This record gives sequence, structure tokens and C-alpha cells, in this order.
Amino acid sequence: MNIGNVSNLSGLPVKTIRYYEDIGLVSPLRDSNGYRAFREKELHKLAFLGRARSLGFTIEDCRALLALYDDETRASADVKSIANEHLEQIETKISGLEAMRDTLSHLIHECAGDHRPDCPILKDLGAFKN
Amino acid sequence: MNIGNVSNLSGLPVKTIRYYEDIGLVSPLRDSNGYRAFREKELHKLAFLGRARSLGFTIEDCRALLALYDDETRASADVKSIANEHLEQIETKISGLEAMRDTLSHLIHECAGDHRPDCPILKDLGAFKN
DNA sequence: GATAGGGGTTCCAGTAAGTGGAGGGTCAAG
DNA sequence: CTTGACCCTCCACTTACTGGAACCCCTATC
Repeated sequence: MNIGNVSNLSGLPVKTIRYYEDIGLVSPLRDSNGYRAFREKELHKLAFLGRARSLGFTIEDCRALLALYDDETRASADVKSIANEHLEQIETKISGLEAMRDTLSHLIHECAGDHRPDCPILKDLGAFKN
Repeated sequence: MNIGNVSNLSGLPVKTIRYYEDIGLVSPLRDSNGYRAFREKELHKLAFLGRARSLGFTIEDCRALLALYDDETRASADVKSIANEHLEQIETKISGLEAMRDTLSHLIHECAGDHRPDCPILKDLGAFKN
């Protein structure tokens, strides 16, 4: 299977697939013309990667997960531990963003948003917070 | 005022302050020995930047906000519009992360997390989703 | 006067995860 | 035989810094 085909099936851009080969996440064979020749195995791995990335796992997480995916003797605890750590990071990120959102929406609410220069948003940003 | 001093007062790392000069966000004078000499004005700008960045504004947003901050004849509507757009992006990000969190925590819940290889997390990641 | 420390300076390289483009080879159809 | 859709490699760029090397400046101490 050629890269364009795999791209369609996996939903990953061609460029991304080449990049994943570059960093060693997949290792397709090559045809005599130099074209990448993907097997089912690689297609599955790429779909796996796409899904894992869409859940926000880092590439290094993906690498570890893929190794576990390949390893028939894995312990599910190892997978769960990676997922749990990632979940915590997501929750931390959400909290941070929610704090930003709350502050910002409060400031926006205060701002008249007209032709006048007075602006609580700028006033807040310009104030020292210690 | 030297850079270390400004760093302490603004809370920004020295490296970051130099970087902000590099990209034209602040323009401190120079002493005869080549040291940056910051005035009150720059200190305020740097504090402004730190605060704006902590609310998640991009550097380019900060550049625009700083220009409005400097402009006594600004319209608060311009500030509000930047802030509103940013707020929307934050909300989009939060939604995305919440979706990840929900999927992931569901999968984690399903996974036994023991020595056995069976793992709903890997199973889900490996499945094609169309 | 030499030296040690704690400032400061510049410039180069690297981070995460791709994306865009240049320049060029390959293949099937008309 | 040419056209258009593929494919290839390699390089540069993105965001917002961060780390490090190599070097200068200032003050205090031996």
C-alpha cells in the first residue's frame, strides 16, 4: 500500500506519516522505485498513533504505548499507569485554562468595549500582582 | 535598573526578558558598559507581558495589547475584541481537553491494571474509528 | 596585583510535533 | 509523448522560550 492510501485509511496526513517513520514509530518496507510499501501492521500502528495523539498523548507516550501494544506479554498495569499520568496532566491543563477563562471573562464583562480608551482589561494587565 | 533586578520585580526570567527585547516587545537603553538599563516604563511593560502571558495570550496578542496599552487614544472595543477572541480559543481548548479526559478516564476505569495483558485502552487505541 | 564571586553580554542549538515548499523521479492514461 | 497525480528527499519554519559556551565587568579579599 502506498502512502497516500495509508493516509486516507488512517486519517493522518502524508507528511505526518513520513515524520513518524523518521522518528522510528513505523518502519514500512520500500518498493523497488523507492516508494514506501505499508503492510497491514503499519496501517494499524498509524491508526493507533492517530487515535492516541487525538487523546493528547505525547509522541514519547505513543512510543511506549506502541511497544506495549506490540508486546503480547505486557501487563495492563503498565498501560494504565501511562494513561493515568496523562489524565492527570490533562486535568491540570483544564484547571489552568479554567482559571484563565474565569479571570478573562470577568475582565471582558467589566469592559465597556466602546470608543473610549478606559479599559479594565488593560488596567488589570498593567497592575503588579504580588 | 539592571536585568536581574527587573527580573526579580517582574517575575520574568532573565532569559525571557532578553528574548522579549530581541523580538521588539521592550527596548531598554544601554549603559556605557553594555548592560541593559531599564526604566520604570519597561518594568511596567514586562509586568504587563508576564500577566498577559499567564492569561494565555500569545506573543502576537501581547504585542497588540501592548500597543493599545501605550495608545492613549485607543478604543476599549479593540482590547475587548482581542480578549474575546482569546476567550473563545480558551473555551475551545477546554472542550477538547474535556472530551479527552472523559474518553480517557472511561478507558482507564475499564482497565484492570494488573499483570495480565488484556487491556481495553490498547484495544480502543488499536481500533479503527470511522 | 591576582583572584574569586556574582553580575552582565552575545551567539548557537534545542525543544514538540509537525507543516510548507523546492526540486525532482514515477506511473498510468490519453 | 505529454499531462497530471502520485511519490521521493531535504531544508526551513513554526511557538515561546531554555540551556550552554565563551567572554566581559565590578567589587571584595588575600
